[in-house]
Amino acid sequence: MIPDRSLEVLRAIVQDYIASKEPVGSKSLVERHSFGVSAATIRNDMALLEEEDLIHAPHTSAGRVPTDKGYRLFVDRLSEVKPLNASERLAIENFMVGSADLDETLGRTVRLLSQLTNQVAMVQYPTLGKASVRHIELIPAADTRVLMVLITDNGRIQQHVIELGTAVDEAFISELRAKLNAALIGAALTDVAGKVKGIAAAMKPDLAKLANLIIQNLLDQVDANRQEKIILAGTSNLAKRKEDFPGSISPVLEAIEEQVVLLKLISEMQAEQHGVSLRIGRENTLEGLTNASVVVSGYENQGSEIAKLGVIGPTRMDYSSNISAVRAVARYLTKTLGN
Amino acid sequence: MIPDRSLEVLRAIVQDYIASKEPVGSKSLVERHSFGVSAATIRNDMALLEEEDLIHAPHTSAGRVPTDKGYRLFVDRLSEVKPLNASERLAIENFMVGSADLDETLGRTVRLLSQLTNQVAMVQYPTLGKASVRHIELIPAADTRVLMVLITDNGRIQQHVIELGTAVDEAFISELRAKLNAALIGAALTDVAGKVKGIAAAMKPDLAKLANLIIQNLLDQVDANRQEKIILAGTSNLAKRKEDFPGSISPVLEAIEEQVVLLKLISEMQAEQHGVSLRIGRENTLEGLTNASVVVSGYENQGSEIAKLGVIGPTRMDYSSNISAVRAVARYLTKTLGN
DNA sequence: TTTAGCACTCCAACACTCTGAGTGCCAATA
DNA sequence: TATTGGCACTCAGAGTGTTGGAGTGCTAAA
Repeated sequence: MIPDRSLEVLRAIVQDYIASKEPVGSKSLVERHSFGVSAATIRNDMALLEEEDLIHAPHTSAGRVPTDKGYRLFVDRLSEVKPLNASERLAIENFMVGSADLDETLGRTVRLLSQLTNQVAMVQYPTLGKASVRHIELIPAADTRVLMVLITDNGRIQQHVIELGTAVDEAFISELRAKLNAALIGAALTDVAGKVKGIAAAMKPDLAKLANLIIQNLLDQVDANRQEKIILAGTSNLAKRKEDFPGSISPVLEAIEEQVVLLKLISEMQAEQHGVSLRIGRENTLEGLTNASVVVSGYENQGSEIAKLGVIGPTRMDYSSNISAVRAVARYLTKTLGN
Repeated sequence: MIPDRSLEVLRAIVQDYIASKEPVGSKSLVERHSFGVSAATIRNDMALLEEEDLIHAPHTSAGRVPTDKGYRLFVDRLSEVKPLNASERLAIENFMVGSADLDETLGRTVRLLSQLTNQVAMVQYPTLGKASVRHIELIPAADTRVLMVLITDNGRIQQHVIELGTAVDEAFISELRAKLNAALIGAALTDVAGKVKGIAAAMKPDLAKLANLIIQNLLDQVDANRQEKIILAGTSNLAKRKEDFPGSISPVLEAIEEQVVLLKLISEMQAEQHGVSLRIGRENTLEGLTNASVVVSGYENQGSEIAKLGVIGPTRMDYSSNISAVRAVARYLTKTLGN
C-alpha cells in the first residue's frame, strides 16, 4: 500500500491547496510542514501519489493539485472533523431562538448553514415517510371548493384546494371530515390508502362520488411525499467562488434550480461515517455538478430520519469545516424539532 | 431639443449594441442602417448625443455605448413594444393549462416568464391589501398548539401554528372559530382589527387570555401583508450573461436573494406607460443592482392590482421583447386568476 | 448643414523574451 | 534501500514591443 509519509504528503497538499488555491510544489511543502526530509524525497512521494491518481499536475512544471480521488481519500482517512469554534456555536444557538413554525425554522436553518459555510446551503422539507396523521381538516373555501389540510405528527402541514364542480354542502363536508379523522388519526401515512377504502362506499351514490374525489385528493397528497421540497440559501456564494469552478458556474446554478434533480441526488446519498454523506466532483452523476462537491446529513424527529440538509460547493472546499458545520446544524435542527 | 435624426442614431446605437454586445462606431452604423448621410455626419450627431449624456465612449478610439439615460430615452420615446410571436404565444397558452391552486399557478408563471425572456423572473404573491376574509379556520394540531388558516377572497391561504402554552380545549376553539367567522367573513382585511376588538372581552377571563393570543396572531397574520413573498426562476441566466455585468454577478445574486429588499424595490415601482414599470441601471437605488435593469408589471384580480411580476437582467437587455413578455404574462395571469 | 480627408488615438492581438517555480533523473551518501 | 544534493529541463505567466484597424475629432470645401 501507500506508505504513511506519502499519505501525510497528500494531506499536506490538500490542506495547502485549499488554503492557497495554488498548485503546491515540493519545495513550499517542506517549508510549511516539518517532514524532516528534503524536497527531493517529497518529490519521490509525489510521484507515487500521482501514479495512484491521487494528485495531478496541471502542466509539466507546475505544483500538484488533488484529484477527486485524492479528496475522497483525504476525507475518508486523513481529515479530522474540526470542532466548531465558540463564535460558530454561538451563531447556531442565536439563530434558532424563537422560531415557532416549521417554515420559519427551516428558513432560518438554511440561512444559518449558508452563513456558517459560505457555501450554497439546502434544507429538505420533512418527508411524509414514517410520519402518521395527526389531523385532517376540510374547509369550504369558495362556492365549489374545499381546502384540505393534512397535518402530520412531524409538524408538516400540507394544504390543497379541491375543486368539487358542484356547490359545497357544509353538512356533508363536516360528516366526511369526522369520518376521515376517526379512521385516520394516528395512522401511518403508508396505511392511509387501506383505511379509507370503505368510507365512500357507505354513502349515498351522489355523495359517494364527491367523497371519492376528496379522498382521492387526500391520497394524492399522501403519495406526494416524493414531490418534496427543498429550500436554498447563499446562492451568491457560488459567484464569489467562481474561479473555483472551471468553466462557468451556470451549470451548477441550473442543477440546483431543478428541485427534482436535487431531491434525487440527496435521496441517493446515504450516511457514511460521522453521519454525513459526501459526493466529490465526478462522483456526482449529475452533469452540472462534476466540479462540485455535496455534503449532506440527515436530520431526525422522534428517532428516525425525516429529511436531509447540506451544502454544495466547489470540489476545492474546506471539507473538515463544512462537514462539521453540516453535522452540527443537522443535530441542532433535530434537537429543535424535538420540542 | 435634440434633432430627430440624432434620436434615430440613438435608437440605432441601442439596437446594434444590444444585438452585437460591441460598442458601435459611426461607420458600421451607416452600413447597417440607411440614414442617407455619411459617417462624418453621424459622428456629429454622436457628439451631440454624448454631450447630452445619452451615449458614452469606453475609450478614445472606441465606438459608443448607450448610458442609462440613453436607454431610458430609448424605452420612453423610441421603442415600440414588440408583439409576441406565434411560438411565444403558444408557450404561454400551453404553460398555464391545468394549474389548479395558486401555488402552482404562480410557480408555472415564474418559470414561463424566465423561459420567455431568458432572464431572472420574479412573481410576487398576492398581497392582502384590498382583499377580504373568506374564512378563518382554527384546527387543534398538537396538545398545546392550534393551526390557524386564513383564506382570503383572492385565493391566498396563510397558515400559522400558534403555541398556546396550555392544553387545547376543543370546545373553546370551536366557539372562537364561530365567533371569528361570524364577525369577519366578508370583512376587508384593513377592517379586521376593528371588528375583533370586542370578542375576547366578552369571554371569561382565563379564556379571554387565550382568545387574545389567537386574535393577536390573526392580526399579525393580516398585518403581515408587508411580509410578502416572492418566487424566482432562471437565476442561472445571470451566469450565462455574466459578461454583461461589469465586475461580478454576485452583488446581483445577493440582492435578489434578499426577499425584503426585492419587495421594497418592486413596491416602489409604479406602472408607467404600457402598464409596465422600468428601472434602468443606476435608477435602482439598490446597491447591487446598479448594473441591472428591472421590468415590472402588476397583475390583477377582480379589477384591482394584487401583486407584481417581472424580470431582472443586465442594463443591456432587449427592452422591447422583455417589456412585451412581462406585459403579456401579467395579462395572462390576470385572466387565469379570473377563473 | 453636410461631406471628404486627414492626422491622431488607442485597444487588441500577436510575437517575443525572461524568470522563477517546479519537475525528473542520477549519482553519491548514510 | 531510502534519502539526498545537484543539475538540466520545462513551462506558465508576466512583461515588453510591434502592428493593424477601427474609430475619433477637426478642418476646409461643397
